Amino acid sequence: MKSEPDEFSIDDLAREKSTPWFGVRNYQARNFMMNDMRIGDRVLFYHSSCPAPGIAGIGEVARAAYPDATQFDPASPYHDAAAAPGKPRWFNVDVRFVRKTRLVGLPELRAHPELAGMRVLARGNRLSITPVEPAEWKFIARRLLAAAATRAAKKGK
DNA sequence: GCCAACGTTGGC
DNA sequence: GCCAACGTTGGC
Repeated sequence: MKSEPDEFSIDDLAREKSTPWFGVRNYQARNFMMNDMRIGDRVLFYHSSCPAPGIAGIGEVARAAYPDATQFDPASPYHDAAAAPGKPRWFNVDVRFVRKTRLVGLPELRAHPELAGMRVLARGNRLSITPVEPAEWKFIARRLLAAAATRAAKKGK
């Protein structure tokens, strides 16, 4: 799940513990939340549109998709005049903070052939929410994150 | 700030 | 239903 750190960073999530992932106004991204994300599913928190884009932490789905409240709020930049409380168009899940990770930058992600198929890395991808395949998740967790954590722990001793 | 890529809108 | 115009995303 992408977020612009100027708007909402992994540190913001750490502070708030849990947040509704409001503001998604793309049907594909919405459908991922509605159809494919379940309570307890883990999420890669990705910083986008910033000097160092990449994975910055891990979150977890804390609540399944429900209508995004901002679509009904005329004062919100995410207001949608075509939506009404009885006829919501947009939905969001709640995401809970799990942990911060080291920044796994975009160039690093692109350097691994194992991750070449990642949807978020696809040419021209603009979706703010994309699925992560089990093998991709395992590679990132075990090879990119766990290794760094082990090194850091050794260094700290 | 530029630009490629893509989704949405709206005229026809 | 087509498609041009437009707006947005997001890396660089």
